[in-house]
Amino acid sequence: MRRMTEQRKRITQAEVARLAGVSQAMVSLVLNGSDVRIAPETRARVEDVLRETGYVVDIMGRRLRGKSNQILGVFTYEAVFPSGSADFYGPFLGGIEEESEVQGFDLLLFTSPGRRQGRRQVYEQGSNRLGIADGCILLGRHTDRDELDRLVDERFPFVFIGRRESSAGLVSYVGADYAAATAAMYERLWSLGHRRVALVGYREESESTADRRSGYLRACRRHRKAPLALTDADLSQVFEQLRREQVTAALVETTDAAAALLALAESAGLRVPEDLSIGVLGDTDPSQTSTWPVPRLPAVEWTTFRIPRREMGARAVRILAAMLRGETEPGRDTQVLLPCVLLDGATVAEAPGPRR
Amino acid sequence: MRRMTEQRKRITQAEVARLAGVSQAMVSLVLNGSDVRIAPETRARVEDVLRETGYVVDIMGRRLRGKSNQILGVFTYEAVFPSGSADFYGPFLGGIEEESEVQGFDLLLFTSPGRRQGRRQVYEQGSNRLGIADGCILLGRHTDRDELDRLVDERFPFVFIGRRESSAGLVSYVGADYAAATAAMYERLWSLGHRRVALVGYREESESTADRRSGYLRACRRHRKAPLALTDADLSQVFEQLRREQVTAALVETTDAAAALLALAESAGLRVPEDLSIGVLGDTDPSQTSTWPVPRLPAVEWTTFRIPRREMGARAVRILAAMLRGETEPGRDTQVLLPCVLLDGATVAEAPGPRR
DNA sequence: GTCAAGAGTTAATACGTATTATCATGGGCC
DNA sequence: GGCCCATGATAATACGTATTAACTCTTGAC
Repeated sequence: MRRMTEQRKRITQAEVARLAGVSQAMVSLVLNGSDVRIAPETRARVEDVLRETGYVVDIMGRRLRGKSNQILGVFTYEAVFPSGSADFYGPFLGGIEEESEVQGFDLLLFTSPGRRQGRRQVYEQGSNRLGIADGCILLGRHTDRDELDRLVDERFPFVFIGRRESSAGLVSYVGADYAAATAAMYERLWSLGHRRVALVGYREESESTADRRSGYLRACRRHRKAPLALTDADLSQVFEQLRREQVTAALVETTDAAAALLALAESAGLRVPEDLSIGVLGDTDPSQTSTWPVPRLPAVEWTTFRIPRREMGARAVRILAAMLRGETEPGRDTQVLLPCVLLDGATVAEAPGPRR
Repeated sequence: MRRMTEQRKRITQAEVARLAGVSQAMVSLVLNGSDVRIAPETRARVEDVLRETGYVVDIMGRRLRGKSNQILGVFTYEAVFPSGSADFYGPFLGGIEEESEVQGFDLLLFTSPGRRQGRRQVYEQGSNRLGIADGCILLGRHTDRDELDRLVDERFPFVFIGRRESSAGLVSYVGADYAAATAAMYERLWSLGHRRVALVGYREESESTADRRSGYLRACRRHRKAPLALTDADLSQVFEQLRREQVTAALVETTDAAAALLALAESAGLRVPEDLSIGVLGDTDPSQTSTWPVPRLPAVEWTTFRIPRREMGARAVRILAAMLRGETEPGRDTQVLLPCVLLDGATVAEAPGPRR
């Protein structure tokens, strides 16, 4: 199998055509398995040249023409493979990779420049590369609202991992059903006798934070209890208020905030979970725990719920692939919330004393 | 900042030109800050329209006009984001990602090529999809020799992470200098009085295994010592031979084999490192350690050397980018072995007794 | 011989952008 | 008035691919 030229240069259809003695249009027709009539000898001759030259399509030409290259973009607001710090993306991307293989797509990670305030951005120096891919999956702990609006506006096919809303229109997403899981955690606490349950949400507003609060408020209403919804900006003050309100259980959005609350409680001579139960509103995936230099000790076995990260990734790919095949378009069908399974841990127990 | 229309599609330079009353070429010139003479009023008018319409460059047109698509392929023989098992690729890919950003490339992960015997393959139905990228980085604990030969033959630009050889010609690679590091470990043992040092290599032959053995043999020759090079296929037998030969130190290729040897030694009443020193020929990167379900206990602080995984990834990108720019071509310059720093641990001590 | 239909192939064009040779105009100088 | 130069702008073209109307040739029917 000797190369026809010494220099590896991307060969074009025009050159294949010249070598095969046909037109460029014929090469394209042969490649695309068209039902246009082509003499078998002509087809065979063209295929021979394609094979001998190792012709590979230039995806930019195809994209300019609006054709698919079986490539899904993956856009993350932070580095995919972080150095030293926690790995947020691993499980999501595991699901994405797995399903992409099943669906026959390759993954284009957008890594090249364009950072603002340390974060990547979709629109960079007046250009948006996402269109190189057939469609895109977006992930990130943060969201650039303007960019999201713009993507929706442009009708570019994408699916966001994590529920997102845009004033520009419907956003396709695969999220975790934080509302239902939070409500279920409240029900668990209720069944254990807890009557004063507080919510400690993340200090920055986002859809996932709002969903958790929504589930909490729903459960309070169901039990005709006045809600106590706080944020974790100042946890000392939060703890004081929990004491004042004689709260017996707290639903805390993040593991970090929960750990800090636990420390505050123990400093104040309270036992967790005997005196104060703490539920975390979403597990910290093991691969999210920093493994460098040494795992933090001691490990707390939080009572929490599992965020189905891999499944979210895989589902996002399935939805996007269906969109690209024209089987569906952004709407209720492409907005999915996956259920979260409760995980019993060691930080929730029956409500203390006679309050039961 | 009001949009001029309810925007539904991307706007083109031709449309900007129409709105500004100039040619499309002028729009391009204004955008690219050319030193071509442009009347200030004309420039201002065009810039106004660009701003008002929110024009964004369509990268496809720009890339078509250029010589490069600014895309590097990444081909791994196994899944990049494994489920549950050890993460082999993370650190390499961290380096690749980082350097790609610096060099201005996006990364195309090939997930769609078919599988044979559970592993991915480059060639599927005779064609090489990797060619849609400008060039490729390849990684994998395993190597398909036929595919490697074929890639070399086709002059396809690629860099392998890990030293590789091909009968078809020079292979560009970035590897770790296992030979020098192994020799240095031997020297360390020698300076601690060890005179009988064995090598326990991995049971399957590969370039990295051969390099370690080469370094070991080199050090033996330097000290005029007869080599004792074994493989880890049957570690009980290996251990018996170490006993028979009165070996005081062993250089073991993998952490798993070293751990098994340690267990055998302790079962036989030998202390490590007092009675038998064990050096591991390459660190197990922390992210390679399974963190699911629970880290294995107790952790051994192996004496070993650090494999510069991130640096290898980054260097591979630099070499490939230089190749793509035409600054270099496959040759000695594109075959790099990075040094490994020795890491003192708790498994190597002075040689026991009067052998010193 | 003429016409129509079928088989097979290609010239022309579109997609969006960047580049450059060419063109038009005005002013100055002889 | 003619020539030359400077300024400013654009027509034309290229990049690679996909699509389709148009074209050529052959065959069969009348």
